[in-house]
Amino acid sequence: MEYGKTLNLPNTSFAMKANLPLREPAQLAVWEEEKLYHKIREKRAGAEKFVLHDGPPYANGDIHVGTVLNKVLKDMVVKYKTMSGYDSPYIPGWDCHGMPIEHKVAEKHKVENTKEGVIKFRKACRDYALKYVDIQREQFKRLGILGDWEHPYLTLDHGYEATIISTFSRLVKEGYIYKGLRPVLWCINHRTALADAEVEYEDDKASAIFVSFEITEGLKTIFDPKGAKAYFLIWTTTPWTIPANLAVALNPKLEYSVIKTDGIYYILAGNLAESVAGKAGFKYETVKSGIKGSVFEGVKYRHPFMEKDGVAILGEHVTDEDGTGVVHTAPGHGEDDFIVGKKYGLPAFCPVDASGAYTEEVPLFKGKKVFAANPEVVALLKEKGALVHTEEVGHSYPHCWRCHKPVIFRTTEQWFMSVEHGELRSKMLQMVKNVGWHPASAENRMSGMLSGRPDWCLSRQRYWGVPLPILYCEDCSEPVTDGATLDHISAVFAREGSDAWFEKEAPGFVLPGYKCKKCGGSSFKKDMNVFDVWFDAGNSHYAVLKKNSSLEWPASLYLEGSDQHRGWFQLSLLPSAALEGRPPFKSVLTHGYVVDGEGKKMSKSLGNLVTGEEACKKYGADITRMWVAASDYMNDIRYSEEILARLQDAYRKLRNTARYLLSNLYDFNPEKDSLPYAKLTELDRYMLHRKNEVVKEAGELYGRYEFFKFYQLIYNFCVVDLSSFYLDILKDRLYVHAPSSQLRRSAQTAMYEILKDIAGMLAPVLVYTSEEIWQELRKLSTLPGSVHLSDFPVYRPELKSPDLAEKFGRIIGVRAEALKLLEDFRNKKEIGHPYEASVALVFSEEKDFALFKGLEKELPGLLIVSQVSVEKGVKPSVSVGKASGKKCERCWNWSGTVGADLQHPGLCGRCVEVLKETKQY
RNA sequence: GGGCCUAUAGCUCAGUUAGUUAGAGCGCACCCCUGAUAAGGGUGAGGUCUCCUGUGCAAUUCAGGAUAGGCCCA
Repeated sequence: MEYGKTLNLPNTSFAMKANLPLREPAQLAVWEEEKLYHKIREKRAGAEKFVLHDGPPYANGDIHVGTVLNKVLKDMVVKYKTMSGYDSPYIPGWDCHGMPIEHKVAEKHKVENTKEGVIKFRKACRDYALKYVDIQREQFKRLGILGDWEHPYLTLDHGYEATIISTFSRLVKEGYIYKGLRPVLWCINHRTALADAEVEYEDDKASAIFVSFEITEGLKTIFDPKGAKAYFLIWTTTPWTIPANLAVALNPKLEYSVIKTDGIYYILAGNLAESVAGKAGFKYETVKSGIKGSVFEGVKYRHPFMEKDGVAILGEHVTDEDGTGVVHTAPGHGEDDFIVGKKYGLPAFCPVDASGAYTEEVPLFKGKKVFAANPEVVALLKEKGALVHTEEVGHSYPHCWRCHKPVIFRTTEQWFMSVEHGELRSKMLQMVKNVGWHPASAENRMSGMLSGRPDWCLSRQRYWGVPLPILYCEDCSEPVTDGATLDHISAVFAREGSDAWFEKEAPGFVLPGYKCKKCGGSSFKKDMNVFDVWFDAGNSHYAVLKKNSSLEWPASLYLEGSDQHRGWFQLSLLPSAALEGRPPFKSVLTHGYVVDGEGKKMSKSLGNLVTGEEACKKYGADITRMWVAASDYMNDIRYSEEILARLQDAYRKLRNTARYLLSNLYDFNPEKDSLPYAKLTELDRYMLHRKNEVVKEAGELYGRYEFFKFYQLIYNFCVVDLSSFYLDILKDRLYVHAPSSQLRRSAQTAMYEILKDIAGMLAPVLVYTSEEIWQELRKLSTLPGSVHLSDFPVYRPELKSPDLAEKFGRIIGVRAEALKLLEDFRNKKEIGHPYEASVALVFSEEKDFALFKGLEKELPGLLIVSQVSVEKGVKPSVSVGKASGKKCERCWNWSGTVGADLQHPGLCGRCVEVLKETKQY
């Protein structure tokens, strides 16, 4: 007789090989067919909301693993919150305007600066953005990210654009908006201002010059040159800005010296004197030292070649790291200079036009391009005797990212949002404290940025964006910032989109009978700037959360990469803080960046960038998601072949564990065959206790967004508790006993509960595989139609059993000792399979002895050997020996009862009983 | 150059309120099984806790600095 056929061997249709890249799309199609997202919404209708507001990715290019990280984290949060009872809708969005798209489109279609040309160009930009919305949408869906993909929000939607205008209108009304001058990075080649992101710092060579400015007034109280000449010694790498010089800046806290050389005096930072003199090749003596920079405030000097005087001012931005510690200051040509100049009431003098040529304000160089003028300025300084030294230096200088030519700072008129108005800055610093930041250090970073940030320059000289809704009086240039007019423009945008601004002439936006408030003029022209794209994104909480009744304002959570401290987090906060008096988010979670296996950043140019599609194709969405779950995203997270290989191994282990559980449940109907808890074996109850603990901890870890800890938890549970311990022990019971025997049903009862909860716990991470397991479980009993419609497994106090935990802790300890001895035994070739062995346990303590003596019958099963004896002795010990008796042909255990039955001489007594019970005798 | 952050075995993560031989799982090596089988089980070898200096009786753990890397800003 083939006894193998009388065993209950595992059986399942659940494939061992996952083949995720093929299997997942099929599952996805089913979800879409069944409208899973809508079913979830229906199920959670009326429940407490948890709104994760999606930060819009930029609609350009394929998604890469960084985007994957972000979106998967969001999806895990939303899925967990949903399963734990919240109504957690997910409305994805896209950022559709802005320079990168404009740039891409401009590569193909040159923009004609005519009405038709601009409209045509904007149409091309729109098409481009929408194309990538579609592409990215499919890629996100493929990752198993569930959301309302049919109704995403796009920053180019008419309603969205209208919201931008009305927010602007409200900010105007509240006094936050002003028109001002500002030095912006300017590309003289493109004759346009550049956004920060459009600038790349490149290493460049420049001639640095040391220049002396003759002091004319105010020095005597500090140092009396007694008729000799005294000079401020400055250093700069941009000689062309010398004509725009209005001041020199000194650090009030640094110590300055007066040095003497060749009968004249120089003033410079004391600790730089030696190196400056060394470079310039002069000998000197220090006449006076230790003079605080602060005392020089107000000292006057003569410009070396222009008819004007400059003044010494103080600024903390001045350092003694290079140069002379005295900084040439041209407020029209530099950010720091502008800020410090503003403090001293200096004008933002910018004698350079859009093409980079000097204006008539510099008669000497009028019409000359600034970079070409560099050597001429140097020559002139030399001629005037003001050039102390010149040298070549390498420095990092901003360049236009399109033409890679060096850019300049140039002062222009721009629109701003003030961060000081209404004490907004200090209010924001307060608000930030009431936001839940993950990690906590994010608050620190945000506060630091808020306290240092300048006013927000909202205007950009671009085509692809939402136009600034400003009309100017043709007669007096007064801007129209009247609320009714702005609201009217907002209404037009809501109806026709912002293209209307380019299609219609100015009168189309003027309310009937409107007259300029300053001069009474009645003809107007349009501002042709667009909003900084960040103003678009910063409005999403208005355009989405406040407009969509299924959502809530403020959001429960914003979740983005750490770069968004300065980006979306901050720029969403600004309007919200100004207009609502509170942030648009209750909590913020930030994650690090994806780097390669060596910890280096990923980029196209380095060739180590991985797209979402590649990841899904090669490994599948679930393994990609597992990578996200397994990584501590608070720091940078690594993506490499080895990491993915390890994750594939881990995935297989999880999958096989689930498969094995399923394969032993094929004949189990939980509703009919489950045993009550009290009738379960101690081992099964212990495992339910373990599972219960894991469920509890899993919920806590998910709740704290500590997915990587959950990953370790569930993985170790499957590997350590289940695969190598419980399931290994269970084989004998499951295979050998009668199908409906109490021992077997006890095991199945526990296994079913454990697997169901594993599927539930894994659902937010392994969205496809957990569903695959779930669908198998549904064949056994009535369950929700999808794991994603089920509730997160709950902790059940009645399963808690510290006594069993303690007891099995002891057993596992003894088991470990026995396994070591068995390994030695095996290496001595005494045994192969552990069934060939017996274990002898000796205890000296009565308590221990009693405990194990009471377990004598179960111990062979628990230790997976054929025989275990428990004795009392002087010294506790564990020893192994050969099993006695013969090997049973059916259950492979060794037993003295083999041969006792005449009908089945190859069987042990236990197997004979089973055959009788199942009528196979 | 400035701000914030990070640095424990090949990999992903623990941990130490400073205190005897720093943990887990995977991977690796070797062995067993062949009734989870492109599976399963066991044993074992892997770490100067990035480096330097300092404060402690004692530092991987605290402080300062350096190096490497990341984000942001110049």
